[in-house]
Amino acid sequence: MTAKNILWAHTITNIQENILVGLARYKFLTSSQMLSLNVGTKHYPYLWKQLVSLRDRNKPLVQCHNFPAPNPRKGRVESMYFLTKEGKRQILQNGFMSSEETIKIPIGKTIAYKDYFHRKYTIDFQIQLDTWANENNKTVEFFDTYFDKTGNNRTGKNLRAKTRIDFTGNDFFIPDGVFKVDDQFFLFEMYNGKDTGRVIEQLHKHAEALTYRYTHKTYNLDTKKAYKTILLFEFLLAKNALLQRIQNEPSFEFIRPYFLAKSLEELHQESFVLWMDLEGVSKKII
DNA sequence: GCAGCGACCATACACCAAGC
DNA sequence: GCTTGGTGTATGGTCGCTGC
Repeated sequence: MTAKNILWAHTITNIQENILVGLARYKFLTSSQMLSLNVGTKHYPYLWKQLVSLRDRNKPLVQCHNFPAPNPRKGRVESMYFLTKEGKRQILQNGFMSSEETIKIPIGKTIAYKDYFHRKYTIDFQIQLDTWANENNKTVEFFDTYFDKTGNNRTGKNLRAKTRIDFTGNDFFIPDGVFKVDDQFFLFEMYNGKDTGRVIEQLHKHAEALTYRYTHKTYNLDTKKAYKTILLFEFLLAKNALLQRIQNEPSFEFIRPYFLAKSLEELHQESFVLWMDLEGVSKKII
């Protein structure tokens, strides 16, 4: 078998630098998400060429997982790319980023994700948030997700989601995202499917965490200040159904304004800044 | 059940332009 | 002329859908 000819095998092009920095920020990216990040080309085949170079070189800087059918609807879905340890090392060595802590890299052996679309949509939201923040002079201080982990399962046996919020006793819940924009704190939930009953059930956890200040305690927030929770729905119908049902939930009587909802379609087609609170009032995210 | 089709993604190759 | 960075287009694989 002849050795594969790897383009740019001993160098990192500008596009590849942008890909590496993107992966360090978002942990996982599909090729279409990389294109939306303006990595330096708008042409899918050329991006792929750059990815192959990073993936197939002697010491790979990225790896990818392929998904024959995670939740098949329309044939094959995009692969998800992520950094290798060598990729992280090269980012630091070449000065693409200076802080090791801000480089996201999967811990341990990554397995096939059953939550492919949920994960992809969560990253889509983060990309839109960053784009909006960059265009409006805002700073996203951090964005942790439920698939970011802390600890380890080999020696410490303490691997847990970074966004986990503990209640009293052994009770806890894991929001899909936690982030801060210009000193304002947010939780984030991505709701796939149309099961509004499940959404209501989970929102009660949010109500409890907000009302009893469990989130404040975990993230060391000022207990006099409330934070907002972003609810992103895969389907507009699900969002509308929730808005109706939540009106009859007494435990939400005083906290409906602290939840902001939108559908994926609205996220991609409308202004990012405008959201709808659970009383049906249009509000700016900040 | 199965063939045909369309949608979508991965991959490959030909080609172009600019800079050195 | 070579390298780098990029585009255009074709092909192949996988999967869901549809009609017979």
